[in-house]
Formats: sequence, C-alpha cells, structure tokens
Amino acid sequence: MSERYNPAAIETKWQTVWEEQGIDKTQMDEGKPKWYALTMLPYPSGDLHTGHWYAYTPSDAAARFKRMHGYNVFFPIGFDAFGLPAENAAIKRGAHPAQWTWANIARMRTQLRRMGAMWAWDSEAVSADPEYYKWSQWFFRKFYDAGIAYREYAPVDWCPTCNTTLAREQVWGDDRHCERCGTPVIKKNLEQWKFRITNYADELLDDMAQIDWPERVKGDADQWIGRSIGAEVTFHTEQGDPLVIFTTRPDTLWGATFMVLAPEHALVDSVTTVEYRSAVAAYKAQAARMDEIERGAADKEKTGVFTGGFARNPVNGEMIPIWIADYVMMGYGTGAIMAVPAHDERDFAFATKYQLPIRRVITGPDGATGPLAEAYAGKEDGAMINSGPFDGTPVEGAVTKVIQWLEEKNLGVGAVNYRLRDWLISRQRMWGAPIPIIYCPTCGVVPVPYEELPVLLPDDAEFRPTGESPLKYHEGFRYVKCPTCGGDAERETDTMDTFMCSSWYQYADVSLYWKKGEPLKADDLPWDKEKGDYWLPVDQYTGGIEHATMHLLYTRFFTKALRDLGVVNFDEPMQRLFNQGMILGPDGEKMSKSRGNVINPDEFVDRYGADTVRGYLMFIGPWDMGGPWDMNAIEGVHRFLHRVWGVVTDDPQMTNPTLDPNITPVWNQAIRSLLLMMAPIFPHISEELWHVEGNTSSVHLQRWPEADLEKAQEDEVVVVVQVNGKVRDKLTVAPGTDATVLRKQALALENVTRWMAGKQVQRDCGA
RNA sequence: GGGUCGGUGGCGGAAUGGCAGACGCAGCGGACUUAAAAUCCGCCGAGGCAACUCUUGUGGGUUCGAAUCCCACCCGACCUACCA
Repeated sequence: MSERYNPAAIETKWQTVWEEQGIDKTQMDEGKPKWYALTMLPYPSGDLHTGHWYAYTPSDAAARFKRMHGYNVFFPIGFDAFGLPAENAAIKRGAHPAQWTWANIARMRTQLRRMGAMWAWDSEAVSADPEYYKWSQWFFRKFYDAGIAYREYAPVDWCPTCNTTLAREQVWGDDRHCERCGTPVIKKNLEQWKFRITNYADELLDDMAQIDWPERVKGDADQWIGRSIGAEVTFHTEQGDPLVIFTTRPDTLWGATFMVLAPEHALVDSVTTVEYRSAVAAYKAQAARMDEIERGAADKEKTGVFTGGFARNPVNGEMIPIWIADYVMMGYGTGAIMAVPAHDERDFAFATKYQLPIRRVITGPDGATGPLAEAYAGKEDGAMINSGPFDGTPVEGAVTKVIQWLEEKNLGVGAVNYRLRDWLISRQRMWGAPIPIIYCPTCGVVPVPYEELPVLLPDDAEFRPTGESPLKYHEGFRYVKCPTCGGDAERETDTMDTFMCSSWYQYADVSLYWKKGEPLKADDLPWDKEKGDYWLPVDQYTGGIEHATMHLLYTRFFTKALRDLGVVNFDEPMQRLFNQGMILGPDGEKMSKSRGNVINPDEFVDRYGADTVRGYLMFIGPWDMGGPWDMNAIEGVHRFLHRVWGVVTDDPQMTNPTLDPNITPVWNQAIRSLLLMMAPIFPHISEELWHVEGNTSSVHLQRWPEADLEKAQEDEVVVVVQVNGKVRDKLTVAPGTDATVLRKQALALENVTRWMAGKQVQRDCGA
C-alpha cells in the first residue's frame, strides 16, 4: 500500500530537482549527432493560453524523444518582446513599456515552468534586452553597408488632427478614420527604411524545393512572392512621353482598346486635358485615402475616370484613350496597364461599365470569332486573330514569340514581376529596436559606428496621449553630435519592425548575449563560432500557420542576406517546419472572450496536473489538425496515469492477483520499458515512478528501450482466408509456412469449400 | 477565382492495398459499497434467431482484394485574392 498519485506534489518536486541537477543543460558532446529543435518564441502577452500549451507540449515531447535516442538536443525558449501592446498598456497606465513587458515575462516564465518542458533556460533570449537588440542593430548596420537597407519615400496612414502616423490597427471603419479622434485618415509619404528582400525573390521561391516544409506554407509563400513572367511594352502618350506597361499577355497587344493608369502614376497630370482636370483631381483625392488592401477588395465594383488623353499602341499605331482607375496599383509592375477587355475579366467589367470597345484577338477553343459575352482568358486553346503579322498563331507558345518580335523591333522587352515588395522596417513607435542612424545637416545620413552600439531606448520616455513616438520628444535621445563631423545632428526616431528582431533569434539562442558589454566591430561574428558551427541550422522548427508569409519569409531572407555577407554558410535557416493546429473551445468554435468558450489551462493543471494536460493534448488527434477541447476526454488520460501509478506502486486495488512469482523479472522489465516510453509525454510521473522502482539517475537521460525482435517472434500467426475479397475463415499456422502449404490448407477449410462450391480459383494473392 | 487540407460509429479518432472502427470519451450491464464517488470486470456501427448481409460523403473505374490508388461530382474548414 502506498500513497495515491498526487500530481501537484511530484511535479513541483521534480521541476526543482531537474533544475538543481541541471539535467536539461545543453551539452555539446561531439560524439553525438545534434538536434536543434525550436518553437516560435512567444510574445509576452502576460498569460499562457491553450495555444501555447498545444504548441509546446508536442515540441517538448519530440525533443525528449530525440534526446532518448542519443541526440544532443538544443531546445531554447525566449520572448519576442517588442511590440505595440506594451505601448498601449504604457499609455493607459503611464508606465514604461519595459516595466509591463518584463513583468509579463516573469509571470509567463512561472507558467512555462509548470509545463515541465526541457527548455534550455540559460539560452532564454529576450528581444527587448539591450544585449539582444545591440545585435539587431548590428545586423541593420551590416545590411546598410551592403546596400540591402535603403531609405525611400513610402506611404503611411496619417491623421491630420493628431499629427501622427497610425499603425494599420489604429485605422478604423470603412471610411478609414483615426481610432482616437475620428478624423478621416490620409496617406502621407514619409522617408522610411526598407530591406531589399525583392533581390532574393527568385531564391526564396526556388529554394523551397530543398526544405521540408508543409505544402500549405510553401503555397502561401509562393503566392505571396507572386512571380509572373511577361513583357514590358512601351506606349507613347500624345505628348510623346514613353508610357511603359507590364503584361503577362503580350499576345493580346492587338486587342488593347484603352489604357489604365494608377491614380498616383507620374504621367496622370500631363496626359489629363483641361476639361477632365477636376474629375481626375477628385478621383485621385478619393483614391489617396484608401490603402491597397481596401482597393483590392475583389467584390468592389470598378471605378475610374477618363483623363481626356490618348496613347499610341506600338504594335498597330492606334491611338487609345487613357483612363485612371484604382484597380491598377502603383506598387505593382509599372503602375500602368494596357486594357484588353476581350481577354481579361477585370478589363471586360470596366469596358462594359464605361462602354469602351471590346475587340477579340484570340479565337475560342472551338475557333469562334464572334462577340464575347465574357472575357476569354484561356492560354492553351485558340489562335491569334486581328493581330497583324501574328494572325493564325496558336495561343500556346504565342507569348514567347511575341516577346521575341517586340525585342527585335525595339518595342518592348521580356520582364518578370513580383507581388513581393521590399520590406518596410520603419515603425513610428517607441517600443522597438532604434534604427541606428543619425541625420547630420553637413554629412547627411550617418550610420551609428559599430563600436557605439547599442543605441539604447531611454528609460525615462514620456508617453503623451498624442500617440506620437516618445522618442521624438525625448531631447536626450533625439539630439546628438554627428559621429563624423561632431556637429549638431539628430537621431532617427523610428524603430525597427519587430519581425526584424524575430528573424534571427535562432542565432541569438546559440550563444546568448554574445560579447555582452563589449564594443562591437564590423567584422564580428554575432555568435560563438564553435557553437554556431555545431548547432546551426535549426533541424526542426514548429509554430503557427499564421506566420506562413511574413515571419517565415523574413527569417529566410535574413539568412540568405547573412550568407551573402559571409556570416553563415547555408541557404536556409530551418530544414523542417511543422505547423500545429488550433485548439478550439468545447463548442468547436475558435476560443474568444466574447463567445465565453475560453479554456484556461492553469485550471486544468491545478485539477489534474501538467502530465495529464500534456497527455490529453498529445492524444487529441493529429498535431496539425487540433480540435475542440473535450471536458470529458481529459479524464481518460488522468485515469490512465492513476492506473499506471497503482500498478507500479503495488496498490492492492491494481495488483494482478494471478501474477506468478517466476515472471517477476519480466514484469519489472515491462514496467521499466513502460516508464521509459511514457517519459517524453509524461515527464513528471515517469520520473517519480522510475525512482520508486529503485533507479537513481533521471529517466530522461536513459536510452529509449530497444525491442528484441527475435524474442518478439510469434510462435503462430493467424492467416485470414478471403474468397472474392471477403473474409471466410482463418488459419492458424507457424510463421513462415510455405505458400503452397497455405493454399492447400486454405482450400480444405469447410467455409472455404462451401464458398468455392462449383468454382475454380482464378487468381490468388500469390504469396 | 486561386491554393491547401479534410469528409470513417453517438463523439475525438485508428487503420495508406490484405480481418474497417485500435485507443479514448459517452452509454449499457455486473462486482465492491448501507449508499454514492472512485476503482475493477464485461458489452458497445446497423440489420438478422442464425448462416450471413450491409457499412468509411456520392457515382464510376483499377485490383483476387479499396477507407486507402485513379476519374468525375457533392459538402466542409483554413489561407489568399482586382497583381495586369
């Protein structure tokens, strides 16, 4: 008789012991293969929710499993700690965002420890720590030196009343008004810092073939990068200005009946005639208030206005009208298109609405040449018509032929376009890593010297209700001497996008806060080389699907840029990626406070212990699927642990009364294997029972049990006999029984003879 | 419109060409108990007295044999979308 299973007591006990004995401390034993397992670092929101538990439990179980299989496992944790919520909290409470952030981190650490995961706590990276963002700034500086970082005017949402830039989530409603004062937001061009991620577009696309990532993520990234192949063709306005358009269908050039410019296009004013000036100006003003996302709403009816101007189509000399419309984006291609309504859905809709001509230049798959009821955009079937020298050319392959012809005639060139834009990293916010740049009236843009990093965030920042970054008001931060000429200069007051800081935490983890307190140099290696060579790259990365495009694309870009700078020697930061599914509320809906279906994991840990919660989450179903939280099913896992406890501690209620003393060693061996195999999922109870069994070293440092296949060999096997695919009888025979013997025996079976009556064997499985 | 994943008992799910429904939940019966909880044992897709028959979203196909492979369709979830 012994004590009942009491998870609360044993879990706290073992967490303390493990920490004291340092059993989860990362080793670098060269004799063992390494395994770098990483989960996306959490944002310190202040509470560990079901999603965190579901992300970390299987990651931890897998890491433990690998360790028991003889790997050196590195399994770090940390916090992606910059971001807007801290600033909002600061404005609300008048406290510094650092205070809120670090308090939340402290709270989440306690919650995380309750999970009993094998995290390498001594590698806990916090991106808001100056020793971390010192390196974020060092990377910025390297990118600046390499020409990867550059400054450009880019549109931001601007509130003219508050006199400040707004983040996307601060712009509300269909009319796009300011969150605080309700004033309609306008677009404003500000000089901002960007990274040339587009230089890597092809590589980011093509290298996906060499990484083991879910198709979904690859598909999303593929679409996000959006490579399309076509041609740039130069039209000329009446005024003689070249007007370049991008098209993927140069084979339809002869069907262009009008042109459309983005409202922001540079030639709009010069092509607009006097009588259309006011209409054009009004349309431009309206378009300026919407961002591209809104303009891109697919179901929105197309609008536009005629400019009064015309341009000449280079392939046939026709003068066609120029319109402006917000369905053409300034940020894609050249911001101008030729409109071929007969063979493009959008152009068709626009032409129909504004009664513009539609000219067919591709026959239907059946050779049809008549008027169209809808656009025909097929690229495989049909032939070119009304297209001068190309009449009769089959559509398939026509694009290449026309591009060649355009190039020969000097009318256009083959071109590739991407949806992907350069990465805008400037944020007009305080709680981020300051961009290490100084503006000097004499020397211009001057990067902060490497030795002077980090540029520290002031700890006495004052949050005013204007919403503008406190860095702008902070004189000590803002006004500096120019590092080059020593004259009066100003610091950049924008901070970096938090995605910048999360793009390299897999490297930060390797040797945390490397060169702490030391001045940096341009040719530093940002982590301990020996450790980096051993651990990098990440073997298994896990996290939510919501990062399919932004974070994952950025971190891949970051690694490729570092490779070009000679810092790393591989192309991809994470070899394998796995996305966990989502745990829904008991009602099968996404958990939300408004629905009142939020499950607080702490309550279940209090009631059943962490091992039960871990086990429940592990067995809920396939990890990438998730599913609803089942209030009852968790009981089953808890019962299982109680039974295991009873069996091992000889609870009379559980003890098998028929157990023969002769098989005690076998029984003990079975218990031993059971505990070893439970260890990755149920780390605490297996450790406790492992010690109850008389072991003194940790169960987690043992090797996974190996099966002796010879001993597991069956003396007899059941062979199922099917007639016409239906099970009719069974044979019990010795393993390895010869096929001809089996066949003979099978045919002799009573059930089989009955079903075979009057029939011959046509074919059999041929075993 | 494009992409990805999925559809199997009352429920979560197993089985990836060879005994469909492992395991768990719920349910039913029994043991223990004054009683209940807990625990333990048994039953648990549908029909049929039985032999058997039917059953993996629907319809076809391949195969000795299909939840699994192929074709067409229906339904659902998530992501994405005026990208020229």
